[in-house]
Amino acid sequence: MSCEESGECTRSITDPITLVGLIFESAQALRRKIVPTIEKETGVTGQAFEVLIRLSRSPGGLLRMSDLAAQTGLTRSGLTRTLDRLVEAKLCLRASCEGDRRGTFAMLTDEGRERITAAISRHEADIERILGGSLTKAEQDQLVALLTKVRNCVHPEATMMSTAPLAHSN
Amino acid sequence: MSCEESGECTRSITDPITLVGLIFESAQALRRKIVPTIEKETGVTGQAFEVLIRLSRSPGGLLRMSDLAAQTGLTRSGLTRTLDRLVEAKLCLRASCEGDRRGTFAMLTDEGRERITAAISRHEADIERILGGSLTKAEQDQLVALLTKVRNCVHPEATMMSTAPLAHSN
DNA sequence: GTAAATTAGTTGTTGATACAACTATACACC
DNA sequence: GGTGTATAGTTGTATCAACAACTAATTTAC
Repeated sequence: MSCEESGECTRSITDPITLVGLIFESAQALRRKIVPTIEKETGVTGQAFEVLIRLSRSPGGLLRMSDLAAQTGLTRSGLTRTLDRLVEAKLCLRASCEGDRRGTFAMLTDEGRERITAAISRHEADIERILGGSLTKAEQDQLVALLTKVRNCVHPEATMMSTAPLAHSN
Repeated sequence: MSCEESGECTRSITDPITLVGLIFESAQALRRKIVPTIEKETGVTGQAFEVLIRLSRSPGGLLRMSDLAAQTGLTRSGLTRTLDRLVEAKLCLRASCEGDRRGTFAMLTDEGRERITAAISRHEADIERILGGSLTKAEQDQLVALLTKVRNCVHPEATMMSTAPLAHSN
């Protein structure tokens, strides 16, 4: 039995594979617990839900395809297909982009915004229920702080909203 | 710009979605950075690599299909296919299970063990290089401790090696 | 102002995973 | 000891995402 369980060797783990393995495992297991619920509620994929969240947090509820892809971690082609499904479901629409006719905006519809708002509340409750028992608030905050460092290191694009070429957003 | 970047509101984040989102993002971005290297080196999928790691950590280098599935987070059908590929690549083989003719063991071949051992070293160096700059050793340990709690909560099966019906392993 | 290079997004194709249905073995109970 | 239920693993099917090739529009360089 490794020292992870005993909890008494937090000082000399020095095994980076354990760390990465834990991140992968936690993500995968959480995904399995949370995503099916989301999919039932919203009728869209977990990845699509991520897209909706990003859009809902963006001013105007729209974002360039490339920026959205960078933020969600989807490839551009993956995003094209995901958005196809969201448009099909009437939760998003494509808007062409004045001034750069290569560009396309992905944009929340009113229905999309309603759906995502409702889903987010239930989603939050779900997570609380799942994680609340095993992590105190303080630990959650600590974890957020540490993971933010990791995320900023491995995926800085996720926070680049400010520098996104969306200055002309309207 | 959210408070995650400023680093000054670690006390009242209270947003569980942020936490889960960070876990997902970190995992996905890490996967993108690390897995392609592994795949080039070993010739197998990231998931398959995970299977090999689990086997290499198991006494005798073998494990029942169901236990392996539980540990890796694959479905049993997913594991069947993954193991097909590993057998095809001569890194694993199937061994039948005395005493329970329903059961099958997945087992590392010698070549599989060599391949995984070599890959693990390079894998570790990779991770060090990627994460070393952004997290101190102490922070890494802290993160491991916190994520272990999360993992044990959402995926306790991953640590059930002791209770696995492998007492008769030989 | 026109050709070359870059950027934005979509489409063809392939590989991988999940879910559900299926077969075979083991166990429980009468 | 025979029937019913549970368990182990595989196979059929559909979906989703990645990679690469492609089209269209913009920028750069001359």
